[in-house]
Amino acid sequence: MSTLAGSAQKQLKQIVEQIERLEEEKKALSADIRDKYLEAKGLGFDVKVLRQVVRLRKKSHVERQEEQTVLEVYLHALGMLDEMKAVESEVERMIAAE
Amino acid sequence: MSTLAGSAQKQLKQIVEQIERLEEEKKALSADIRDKYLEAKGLGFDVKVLRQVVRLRKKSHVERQEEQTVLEVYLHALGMLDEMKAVESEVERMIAAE
Amino acid sequence: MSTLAGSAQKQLKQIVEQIERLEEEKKALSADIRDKYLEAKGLGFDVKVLRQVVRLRKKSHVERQEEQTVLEVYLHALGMLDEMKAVESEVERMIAAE
Amino acid sequence: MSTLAGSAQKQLKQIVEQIERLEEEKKALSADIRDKYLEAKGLGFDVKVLRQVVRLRKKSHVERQEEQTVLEVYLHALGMLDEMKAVESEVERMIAAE
DNA sequence: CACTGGAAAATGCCGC
DNA sequence: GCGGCATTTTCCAGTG
Repeated sequence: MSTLAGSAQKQLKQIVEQIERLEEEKKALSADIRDKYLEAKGLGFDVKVLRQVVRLRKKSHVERQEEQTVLEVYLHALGMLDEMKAVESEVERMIAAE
Repeated sequence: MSTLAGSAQKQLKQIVEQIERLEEEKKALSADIRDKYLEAKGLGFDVKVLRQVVRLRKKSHVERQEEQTVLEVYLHALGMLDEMKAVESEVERMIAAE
Repeated sequence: MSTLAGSAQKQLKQIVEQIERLEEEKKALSADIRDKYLEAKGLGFDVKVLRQVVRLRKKSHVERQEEQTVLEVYLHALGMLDEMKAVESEVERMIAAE
Repeated sequence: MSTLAGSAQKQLKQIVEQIERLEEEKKALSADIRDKYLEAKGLGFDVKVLRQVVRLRKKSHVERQEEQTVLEVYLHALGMLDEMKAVESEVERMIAAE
């Protein structure tokens, strides 16, 4: 038949409600995170870059290096690596100047 | 200058840590939700359908409000809050007239 | 190794250039669309409302298909293509029963 | 009154249709671009990195440098710059080794 | 020029 | 284990 047994129906309802409860909590946390970024913005931080930092910290050092390496190979193939190198030496300079 | 003031540096650290804390909690909730679906699956429910049910319920919750909002924009744009009926049928007609 | 073979390098260049070409065309179309809205504005239409009309029409085009898809999933999951009516009302009931 | 004059109505219809036509073309281009990436993937390229390359080429050298600088300041504040530096010297090595 | 909302991209999940 | 689909996140254009 095409309807669920009464017990199954109850189970289903419970499960759906529990899931919805969890999703609400998750949504609330998303809002909190968004607020944190806004707070940071209010303090003068660059939100976009801040997100980048959080993302970078999530990735392990190894992953980062791997991805970076592939990128450099491609840029090199396109003759764009010299340009990038200029940016990086600027960074080097910054580090040295501290 | 190329470095943050000590106070800003502390703020930044705090913010990043708070964000990471919140993201962990969020991730834990995602895991809980996934587990709920697995539990349901163990009870014989079709997970894909279950997800669709949850999605549908969410949509029907949200959508009414949205449609209301759209209508309000129309009413506002046309500046005729007391000729609702006419506006609505005009909109219907425009959409239908493809 | 850290460099691409000559052939791969050529391929990469070609692909990147083709993508960039396509993105330019896409950008040009975006500009055309923007111009159309401006033209409409010049003729006295309310651009915001006009955008909403276009969006609504798109949605109503897409949404039917989606709903169809949802229905198909249900039918499939329940393996009862010839008891459609029963399934539909079951779904309605489940959604309504919040 | 709440209905458009016949002429305005015709204009509106035309404009909407023209816009929809343009949006379809735009959508087709998006599909073409997606296909290009898939083609590249078939040839063994890393799509994610490829997208990054295209993005980088779009940004001017100056923009790139500015954004990079802010990022480095934040990473420095978090004591993450040494790590990153290691990655970059790896790149340096690659460049030297060619 | 900050905000909102919509498009595109990245990620995660499920099936095979 | 991978490829496709759905969700989530990120980005960008348009608006006030």
